[in-house]
Amino acid sequence: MGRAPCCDKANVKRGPWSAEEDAKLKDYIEKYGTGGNWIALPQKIGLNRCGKSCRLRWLNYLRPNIRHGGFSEEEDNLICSLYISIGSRWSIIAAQLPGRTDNDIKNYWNTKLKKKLLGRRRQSLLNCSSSTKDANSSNDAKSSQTLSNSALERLQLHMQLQNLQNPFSFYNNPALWPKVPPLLHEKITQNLQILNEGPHLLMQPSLSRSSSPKNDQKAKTHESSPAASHSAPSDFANLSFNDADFNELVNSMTNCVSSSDYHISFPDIGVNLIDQPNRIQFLPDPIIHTELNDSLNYNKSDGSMSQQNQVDEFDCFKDMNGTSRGTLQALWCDDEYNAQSASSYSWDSTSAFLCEGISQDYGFGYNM
DNA sequence: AAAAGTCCCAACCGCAGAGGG
DNA sequence: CCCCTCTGCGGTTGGGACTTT
Repeated sequence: MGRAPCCDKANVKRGPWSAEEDAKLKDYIEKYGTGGNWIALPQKIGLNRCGKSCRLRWLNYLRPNIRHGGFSEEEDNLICSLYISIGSRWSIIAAQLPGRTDNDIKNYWNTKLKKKLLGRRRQSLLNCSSSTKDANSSNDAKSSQTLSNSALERLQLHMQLQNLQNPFSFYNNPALWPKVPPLLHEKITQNLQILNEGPHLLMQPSLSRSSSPKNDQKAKTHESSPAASHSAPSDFANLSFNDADFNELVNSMTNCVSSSDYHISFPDIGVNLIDQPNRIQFLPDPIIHTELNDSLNYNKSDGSMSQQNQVDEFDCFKDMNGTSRGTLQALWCDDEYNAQSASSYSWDSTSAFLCEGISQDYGFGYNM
């Protein structure tokens, strides 16, 4: 027994809305609001429509300040970056794009943006399926592939953006960061401006706390940190806070939903902030790593597509050097910080940020 | 010119969660 | 708790518009 339908589908009009229906709905809502009950709304207005249909029509088309089509390059980049970071959470993505609806963005992504950015991979996949596998194994692969497409798309997009050194990538676009305290935001922004005047386009800042015990530890930690060992100079992104500013920063972190001494989550944007004794990092949603784990390990045993074959299949992986591949393989090992993770948004494996490559791609390391 | 194929997007569907009784 | 209603969300579909053959 399924649940009762929200309306009598046989007796309500479906399909495209007429101008008269639009006018009725718009006039009523502008005068009286929705009344908190969409189901009852069409009857009040005298519309022979389902309440859900009215709601959708209003939200996606009739409400004020809606924009359709004509996505700008900036919006493209924002959608891309957010998709990479949080996946197909269209309502959250739409919230970052004033005047855009989740439906619009979803359609735009599915029909244009994805093709634009992933066209090469799709073609490659199709060639593989049709030329190298029989029908059954191909179906199996397709089925498994469906489960992991999102994560792999996101990963590849991430790589592509990084390769392009896109100025609107997550790392270089403060608009995409979680709602960090103004103090921290300002510091990072200042730092970015300095960075972008220099030769290093990819941001990899560190953040230090000056004149504090933590800072004394920092020098040692910094020297041995992955960030410091990267080819990018370790001093190009060194931010300092005095004790007062640091305390204000910590005390002002109110927009997180959970926190401990070591872990703060911003689930609305899918970013975690890890505060280790000497280091703060912003890291994207861990879900992508879980999905990646699943997708890279699928069908390991049935021969339809080995992990290595699948890795080879994607352009983004082909472009990666051996070190980065090693990083991917190392994403799932346990590490000492697991016990310190306090919320449900904690990383299953935080060793990712200790590995060169992904950790540098995905996180800002802020030495404290 | 017309048939076939493809693109695009408004609208629909079903599920999950919130909240009230 | 349990049940029910309502809302919001993401995935999917139908069909008109456009392009290609």
